[in-house]
Amino acid sequence: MPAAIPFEEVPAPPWQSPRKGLRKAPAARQPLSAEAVLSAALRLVDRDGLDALSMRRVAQELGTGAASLYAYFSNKDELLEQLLDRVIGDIPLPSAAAADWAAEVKRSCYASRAVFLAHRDLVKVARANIPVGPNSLRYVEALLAVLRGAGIPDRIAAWGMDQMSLVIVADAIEASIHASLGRQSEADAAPYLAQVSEYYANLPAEQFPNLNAMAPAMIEGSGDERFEFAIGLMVDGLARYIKAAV
Amino acid sequence: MPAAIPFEEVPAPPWQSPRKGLRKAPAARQPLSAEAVLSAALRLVDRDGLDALSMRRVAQELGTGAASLYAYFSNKDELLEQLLDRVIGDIPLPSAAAADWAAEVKRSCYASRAVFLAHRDLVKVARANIPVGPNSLRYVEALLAVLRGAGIPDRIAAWGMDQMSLVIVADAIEASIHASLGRQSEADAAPYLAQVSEYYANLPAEQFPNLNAMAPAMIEGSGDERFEFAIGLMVDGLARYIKAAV
DNA sequence: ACCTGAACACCGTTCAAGT
DNA sequence: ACCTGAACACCGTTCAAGT
Repeated sequence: MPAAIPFEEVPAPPWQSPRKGLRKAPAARQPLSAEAVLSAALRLVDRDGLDALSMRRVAQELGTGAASLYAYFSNKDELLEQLLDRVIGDIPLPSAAAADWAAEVKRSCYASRAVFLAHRDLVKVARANIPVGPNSLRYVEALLAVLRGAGIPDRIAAWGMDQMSLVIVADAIEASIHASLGRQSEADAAPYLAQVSEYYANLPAEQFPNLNAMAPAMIEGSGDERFEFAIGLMVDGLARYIKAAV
Repeated sequence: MPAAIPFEEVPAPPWQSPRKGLRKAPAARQPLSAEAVLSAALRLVDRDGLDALSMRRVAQELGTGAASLYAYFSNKDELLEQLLDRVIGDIPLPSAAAADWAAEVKRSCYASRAVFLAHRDLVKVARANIPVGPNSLRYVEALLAVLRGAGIPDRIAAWGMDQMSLVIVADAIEASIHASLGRQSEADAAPYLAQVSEYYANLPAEQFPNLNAMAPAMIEGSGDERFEFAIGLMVDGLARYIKAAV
């Protein structure tokens, strides 16, 4: 597992407002630091979910007041953004040296999803698609290396990567919602899905003939299978753009 | 434009908690009703965005207190869910009679995105992928008719529809975020995108050779072009699953 | 220079008390 | 039976006052 890169090693994007507080870690005798705040925040998310993550509770976890956090993060959104980037640092980087680039990309997508799902619904904070955190940048760089190495044109590689991250995030969000409703395992989800299927089967026949007929198909497949299907559509689609081979 | 179906015309899904308050519209002399609450809420979202939508403000818009809304919606989430379904009622239904099913599906995806984008960031409330509102169900039914009519196997049609709605929603969310940052038009976004591209171009060369090289490609294409690319990947991918023609 | 208690301006939801 | 004022238990963020 690669070590996370601290935010200081990469230049700050110029379109973001600069933090108003400290930029460096404070003196050693201080218990507070950006690192400590992020760790406390992640502990909270892992234990109680994203909704439980308030500035006040993070501060409480650190034995201080909410106002103290504003020395390290200009607001809650910035804290969340850095927290997500820290988690993204746990995703193993795909290798451009892999024999089968498509398999490597798919593997990497599965790994990304797994890392997100290890932290409850934290993935919900991933919104705008432009990566800026150091770990996100490093991951993007590695994935682009694979796609370009495979001969995919730059523009298609850029668009395809956007789409893949969008699909990974959207799927992980959905899975995290199901998990938060107590349907982590396939077995837990089964009674709920059976209810959904029956609901579709019993909709008025004149209005909903296709939903009636597809009631069983609508709940077929585990979350993993559906995700693999989606990623397969994307990656196989990208493969068709590869320039004429030498 | 099809008229929206009221929630009463479709049976309530059994896995949802029943509303605790009224089920029917109150006496005519009452200014309050579920319909009136939804209209006020939509007005608020259209004017000030989803973050401005609080129970208190909706109530204020109607000249009453927040507590009064709980007679019609058991909580804020339910209000939002019904509000989204109401907007989904504005999406024209795709036709299974269309000569080119793939073109019809793509057109329908573009139309969905356009309807979502007409209501600021309301689309953010679309989370779990299982449609339950009457208008959502009607749309799903129509889209399934097109996919099944094209000869796509049931399981693939179900998974593909899930994916398409996920891509539409995720893309619309991203576009709405950009719009809320004052980058509605391509012209408004240009200076921001130029900054992003320059940022990528100036990342340390040893660590980020691919991002350096792809700096121009990373911001190529309008939001519309990127969306059409993504939908194209999906729909063309689904086409490959069509059973052997007769 | 760094930290923080208290305050400001909000939330969603409940419930006793009204009509 | 329906509606609502007031309260409860929270929010993110600011800022004057401390050390």
